[in-house]
Amino acid sequence: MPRPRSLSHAQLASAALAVIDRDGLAGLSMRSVAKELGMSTMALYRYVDDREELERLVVDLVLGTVDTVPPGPEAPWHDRIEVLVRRLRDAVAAHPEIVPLTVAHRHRSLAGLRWSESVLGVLTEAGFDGDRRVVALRGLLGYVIGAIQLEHLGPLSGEGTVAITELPPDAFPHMTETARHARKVSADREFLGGLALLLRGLGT
Amino acid sequence: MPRPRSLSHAQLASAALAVIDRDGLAGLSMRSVAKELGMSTMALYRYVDDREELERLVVDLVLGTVDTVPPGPEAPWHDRIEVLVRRLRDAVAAHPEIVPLTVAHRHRSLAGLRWSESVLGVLTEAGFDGDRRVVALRGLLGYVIGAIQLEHLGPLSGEGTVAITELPPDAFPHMTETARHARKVSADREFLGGLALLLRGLGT
DNA sequence: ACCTGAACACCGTTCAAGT
DNA sequence: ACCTGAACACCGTTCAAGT
Repeated sequence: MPRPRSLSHAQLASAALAVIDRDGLAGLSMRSVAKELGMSTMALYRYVDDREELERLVVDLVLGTVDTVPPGPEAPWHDRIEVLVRRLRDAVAAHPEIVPLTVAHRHRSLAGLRWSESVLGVLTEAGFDGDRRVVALRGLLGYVIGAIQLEHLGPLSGEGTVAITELPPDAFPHMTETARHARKVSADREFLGGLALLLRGLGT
Repeated sequence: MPRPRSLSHAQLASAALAVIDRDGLAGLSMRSVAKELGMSTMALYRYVDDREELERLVVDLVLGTVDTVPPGPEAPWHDRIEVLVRRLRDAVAAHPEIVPLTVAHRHRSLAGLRWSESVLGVLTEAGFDGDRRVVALRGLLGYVIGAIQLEHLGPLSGEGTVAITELPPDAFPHMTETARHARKVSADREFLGGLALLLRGLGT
């Protein structure tokens, strides 16, 4: 008598995310997730091809919480895009340890693709098409991915800055001075400021 | 009689890079590098604290080839920055497998910091200071890091696009259309186009 | 001082076996 | 059909020992 499948993909992803939130990304392994679920390690392979697919499930779980319905069409298009970017950033910020996973599995996550689709919708309504639309999406994706990583890897305004402040000032005059100044710039201002530059560059 | 140190940091880094170029980043291990050098695995720990430091040496080796002398001051500042960005991109493109390493060790690599110092120099000569300079550097770093990764991880114009073209067009109308269009956009145009947006946003 | 080899505590995954 | 445990081929790193 065939036993029913006892696990859903969602349960699997939640267990993996629980491990990551508790022990960090380094704590994630097939064995640790299996233990979290009270099953044998090999049972996971009933539900998932390999570790990579498990990671993708985690990314989809987190990015799946992002509301991809574009905000009201009465707002200027650059404000609408900023809202979409903020939602993505906030979702990742709730689980900063998954940043490397989002990067690695970006183009295979359905939730991530849905977000891009939504951004493209706004761009299209704003009149972007052809090469310009490709470059706009690519530019936004590049910035968002890079900036989110910087933010959780020692941004110019965070702990990384302290190390930079202690560099030899004669070899790094601008870096040390900028780092000192950067300590007073909030992470929000840095992230959104860079985004504003990009959106301004996109403006007609 | 104490034997002389038989290895330099540079030799160690070259051996590791040779392993990466031949077997990919997944092939990099303390054991494989030791074998490449014809030594025991543990001998490496005479020269390096741990694997992380070995990775940093590789990043410094590659980024160390970047010419960080800013191009002629007679050129417009945005052209000067573009040249610096292109040099960094080209150096990484020669060893695409190290992309994850450059990201992970970005703020601990002296060569990387030297590049940032050079960019800051140009920005300063162009009249940027205070918060504006912090945001400008942060925005450039974010874009460069993210865009370089996209480029070597299935960019909108590369293999990733093929997968996207095959998405259900009713759920992803803009993505499928944009991806089809993106196939004709070169990687150079995508990367430099996004950078141009950012630089344009920086302009007064 | 420099280098080695065994050992420890981990990995992801294959395979044969149990219910 | 679903789950298990042993085993394989790897990791990074500690430690005691050799020259």
